[in-house]
Amino acid sequence: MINGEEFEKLPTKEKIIRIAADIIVKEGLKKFTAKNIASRLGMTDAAIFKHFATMDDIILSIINNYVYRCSQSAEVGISKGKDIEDKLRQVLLSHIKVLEETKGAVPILCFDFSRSNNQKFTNILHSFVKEYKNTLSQLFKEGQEKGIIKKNLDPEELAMFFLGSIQAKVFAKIIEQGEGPIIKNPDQFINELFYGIMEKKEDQTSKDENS
Amino acid sequence: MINGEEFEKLPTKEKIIRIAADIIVKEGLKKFTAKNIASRLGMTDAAIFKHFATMDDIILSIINNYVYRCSQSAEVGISKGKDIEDKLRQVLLSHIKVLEETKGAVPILCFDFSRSNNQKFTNILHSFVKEYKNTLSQLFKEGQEKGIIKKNLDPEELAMFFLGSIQAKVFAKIIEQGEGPIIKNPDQFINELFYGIMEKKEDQTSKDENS
DNA sequence: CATATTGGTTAATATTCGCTAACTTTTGTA
DNA sequence: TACAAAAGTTAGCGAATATTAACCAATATG
Repeated sequence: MINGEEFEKLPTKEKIIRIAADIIVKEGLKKFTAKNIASRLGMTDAAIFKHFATMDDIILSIINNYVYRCSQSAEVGISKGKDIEDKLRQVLLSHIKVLEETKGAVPILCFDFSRSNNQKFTNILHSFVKEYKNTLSQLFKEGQEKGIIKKNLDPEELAMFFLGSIQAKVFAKIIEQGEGPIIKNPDQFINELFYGIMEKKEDQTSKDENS
Repeated sequence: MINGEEFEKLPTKEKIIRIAADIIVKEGLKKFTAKNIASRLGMTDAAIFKHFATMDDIILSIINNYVYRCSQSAEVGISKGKDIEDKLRQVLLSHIKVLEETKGAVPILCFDFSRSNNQKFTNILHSFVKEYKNTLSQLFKEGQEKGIIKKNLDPEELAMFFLGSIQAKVFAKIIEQGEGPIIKNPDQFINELFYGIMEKKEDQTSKDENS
């Protein structure tokens, strides 16, 4: 769980952020209340407001702590990769690493808050998605120019497909309430995305929609 | 939107279900309140309880109306398809059809309610996912026996990958707040899943993890 | 025509929420 | 040691929530 020796040593403010994220991920935004957070800390709800002025400020801190780390993962991956395919692979691996560390919080927070009508949250999250999308689709374009990625696919949609596929793994875990890592075999997962699930054969996809 | 001539003719109880689903999908469970539903109908919140005993009963009706239709889509698809690959393709097409009709509600509802601690909801949703998964993974197994699907992939995980990929498209739409259909080009989407996004080449995936 | 049901209203209930004020305890530091 | 700041507590406010009760109008049905 969220407990452990390391956790106990954290300052209360940091504990609040982690517990809040955990509540949102596992129980939803409706259970994100001062009382619920406080009870997990053995405190009263009023004590929460000694560390954060408003409940929204907790969410902002979560976003800054979690989403920012995730947005960095793309750059880290690109710097590691040798060629285009390797860069894409590294971006995904790096993203998956952050995902596991944060227990899948980012996609869930993105999803929950993009439906909240709080402009402050949605702006941050949308610019995160936009940036991540731009970075990936740039790689896809280069890949298409070099002929290693199918030319009939739209780079932006492909980028969202990547992001979405990762997200989907998180949701699968939530729905199945599984234990352990979100993505058990990252390499196999990436291969599925890259090369599909079918045994290779002459495919028709590349011929289509070249009007 | 949710309005239109057809909608106006519906009985109030049905209107409540649709509006409630729309609210949850677009604004989240926190905005799912009697007052919010009622105001969209030009009524007072108390009137809602002439049609449903509790708010939870509305959710149960939503699940029965939406999720059930979605679970049928697998069987419809299988009956249409000629061979294994075609069956899989038809299942996806049929699922996508329901998805568009219900404006992506099912994956979102699944996700939101599987985080609620209402056992009644989670039981229904888990058995839906389980059934869908079993149906698909059976097809995958047959496909693997016939050599058209990569043998190193786990059928159950593959089934969740399918479900997840569809889900991913819904989330992409929510986060980007896009207009129009959730999956613009279903055939291309299915080809991505089946054959990947990379130009074909000798792949290493089939050699791995055959311990 | 009489009337019971349906579907709406207003008003009220208990509960919960975010947040504040006033007070106390703990703790870092001059 | 003295004391100010930090981090708790209890009590309470105003708003929102699910739900109920009492009432009323339209309507279907005997």
